[in-house]
Amino acid sequence: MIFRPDLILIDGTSYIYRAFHALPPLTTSTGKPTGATRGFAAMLRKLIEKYPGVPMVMVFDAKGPNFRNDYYQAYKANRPPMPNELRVQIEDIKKLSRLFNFTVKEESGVEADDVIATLAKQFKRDKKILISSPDKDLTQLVEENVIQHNSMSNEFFNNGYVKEKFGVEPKLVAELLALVGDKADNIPGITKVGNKTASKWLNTYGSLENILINSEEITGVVGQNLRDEKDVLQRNLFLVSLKQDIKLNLLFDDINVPASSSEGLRDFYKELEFNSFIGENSEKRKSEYKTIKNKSELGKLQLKINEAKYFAFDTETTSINSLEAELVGASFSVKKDEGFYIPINHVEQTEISANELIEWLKQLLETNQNKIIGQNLKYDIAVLRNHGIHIKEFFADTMLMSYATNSTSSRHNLDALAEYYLNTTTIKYEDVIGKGAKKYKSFNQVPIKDATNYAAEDADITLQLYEKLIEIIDKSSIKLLQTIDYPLLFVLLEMEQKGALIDTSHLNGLSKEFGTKLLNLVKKIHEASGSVFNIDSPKQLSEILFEKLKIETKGLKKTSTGYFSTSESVLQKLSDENEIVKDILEYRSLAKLKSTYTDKISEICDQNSRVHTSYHQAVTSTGRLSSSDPNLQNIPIRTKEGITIREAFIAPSNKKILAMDYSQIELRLMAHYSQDPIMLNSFKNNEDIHKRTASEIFGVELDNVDDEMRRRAKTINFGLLYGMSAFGLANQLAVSRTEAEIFLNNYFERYSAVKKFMSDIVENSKELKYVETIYGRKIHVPNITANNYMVRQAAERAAINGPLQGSAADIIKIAMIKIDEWINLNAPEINMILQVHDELVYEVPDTFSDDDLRPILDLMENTTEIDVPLKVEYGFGTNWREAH
DNA sequence: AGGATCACG
DNA sequence: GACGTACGTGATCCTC
Repeated sequence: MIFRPDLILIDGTSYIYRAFHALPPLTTSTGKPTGATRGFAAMLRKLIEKYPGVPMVMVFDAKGPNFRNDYYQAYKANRPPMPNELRVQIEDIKKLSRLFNFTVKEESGVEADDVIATLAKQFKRDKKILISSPDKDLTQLVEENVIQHNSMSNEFFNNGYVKEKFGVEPKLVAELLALVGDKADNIPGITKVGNKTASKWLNTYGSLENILINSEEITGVVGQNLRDEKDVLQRNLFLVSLKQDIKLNLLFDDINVPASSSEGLRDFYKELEFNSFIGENSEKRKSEYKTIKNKSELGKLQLKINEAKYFAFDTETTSINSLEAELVGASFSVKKDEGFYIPINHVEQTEISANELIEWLKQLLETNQNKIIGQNLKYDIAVLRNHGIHIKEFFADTMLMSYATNSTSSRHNLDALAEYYLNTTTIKYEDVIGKGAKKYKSFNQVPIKDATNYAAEDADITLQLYEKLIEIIDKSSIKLLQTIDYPLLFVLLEMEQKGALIDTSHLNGLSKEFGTKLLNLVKKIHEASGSVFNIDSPKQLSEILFEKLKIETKGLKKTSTGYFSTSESVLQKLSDENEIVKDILEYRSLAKLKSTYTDKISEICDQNSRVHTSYHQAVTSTGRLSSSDPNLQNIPIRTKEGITIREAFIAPSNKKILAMDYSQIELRLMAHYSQDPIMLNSFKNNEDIHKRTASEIFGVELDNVDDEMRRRAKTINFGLLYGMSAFGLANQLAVSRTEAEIFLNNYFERYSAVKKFMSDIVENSKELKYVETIYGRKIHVPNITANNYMVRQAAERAAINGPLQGSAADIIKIAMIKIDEWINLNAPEINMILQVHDELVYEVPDTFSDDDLRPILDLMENTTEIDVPLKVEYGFGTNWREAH
């Protein structure tokens, strides 16, 4: 059920701060700060788009003290003054709110929250109200017709959600805050009383007043604190309670409905240079895009390119799948705001034949390849290859440049980069190709004039992006691109095009087998539950298990949608006592294997039974690759049914599969980084690292380590790489938290250098806001100094993990490049098939011996030198399962 | 479109 | 004693 508000009340002040922190410190060309203003505008546009036609009031805090400051001097006294860079934007922000046609309120002597409270009270009788603010002071206003939305976390607070989050009804939130206090507002609560204690008391006694009346019954230190400090409560309650009776004289019909476009807004955007917010109708760039129509124009373009130091290039094709794609056109840009489009294969009539143009293109690109700049060139190079044009090097790839600059930013596609770096929008592909019934089936049907505007712009933008990025990128990132990302592109392309050979009949057999088992399980589960329902629906499943069958829910976790979780870890715990849960677990596991793997993979094989994935070089924050369509990096291995799927990855005749994987590479990097003597020694002596850890933390001789000790030590070793806490360890090992704490304490006592490494990396990253891999790839952790505890903790864990996961990714990428070079020179019949983070899979001649393998192993183990040996394990087989 | 779940390193 | 609790991915199905 979606809440459709009749009125939206916005906490403008919190929007301002959010906008300020979310955006980089942008300025206009004259140096006027506009970052917060731009972020603010983007937030309003989004809000209006989501709730069109809804009246909205924007409330700001007025300047000067309010009645709370008069009452309590220290109120919000801990707040740093507004940064200057933000202060100078406030007037613009208010002007913007008015241009958006918001009803703007700003009342001196009170706070924005009080105005919101007053308006909510005034209109809630017959209007549904949405309060847009992350401030927990406002949560006390929630009731049936009043919902609070925290657009930061995208949480909607209704009655039930407040009860769950705070432990009390919204009505009691103010009393709860009085007890707990509010650090952000500099209001101290009762010492050692947090949400849990406060809500427990309120639920027991019903109100703050009753708690005080019965305070003698409350035992322990907290009870004593309550009695000692009870005098602050009246003051706190006054401070956190919202004033609801301000005289505002605002009628509902007088509240404006805001809108995202107006003449005034456009003018203001122009003044602030928010080009991307200005519609396409305006002349945003003085660009000149030309269609190349005849040989004379072709010749002129050729001359320009031959003379240029570099040029941007882009292809237009019939498909986003580079294996099937055929060239429709090509675009070039050699100078900012200029672009040329060559229609090669349009439905529309052209002067020069496609064959002639492709021949021309081949000659031009192959002789000028070291000047090519592209955006995601792996795609364009693949398409060119389909037409016999072979590119073996290039000048720059803007997608990879952007990724090297900041791997943490969410997307590196052309539209996002144009918006972020050039503050401009590009024509969208959907707008050129059309929508719905008017849609063109393929790009070659697009009129050449429209195609030119779109395609030439992409080349122009790519060139401009290069020029912007080369300004801001640092030397080490350039080096990283040249030694790793650029050459790797060709290795990945090779892998994608070759594909992995699949035994489709084996997969079909498995599909059948899993299908039969699934049918039986469904029948069994439906019978046992007494009703027919969709087992795939977590919602229905939760209702059956915990409502109909009344399985005990005490201590079970809920999902954010309010249902009890039916995740594997939860069901696993219940499976001993409930037969049906066992069947559900088996159903889940088989359904996953069938739909994601056995059915899917044979369906998408080419006519030679090969499956082609896409590897992405600019997705992960750590520098790892990712794989999609299909994802070949998560083929099952952990269960006995799952691993049979690997038997379908086979070698062609006269070949066999070779699988090589780095042994414990991340732990070895941990040893290298921390220089922990025990760890270093253990790896140098080629010990079983988990056994060694067990021996150290459980205080037994290496030979006396049993399986259970080793299992626990292994969990600890892996947990460390991710910054796991005692709580997490306890959960994972199913031991008590106290016990887990002892394990961890023992660990850090023995491996004190590891502990130091972890705290050093967190400490050191606070200044630069990034961590680095051994090859200098930066992993940005902007939240390392966040105020929110949880957010900061997550960033700290990512900071610990980054250099380990990221360096491992660098190391295997370099090995891939080196092995590729070696293969091309020495054994071109070898094909690289897969990369799975720490594993490489090849097709090799079936005569290939351990001795033949030596040089390849050597490249993997010795190209990167760290302070412990890198060890590679390998195997041969007729299929991936055998080889692994 | 986003959440829940689960496949991998 | 309070907060919340292991990093990095992608695919599928359900729900709204």
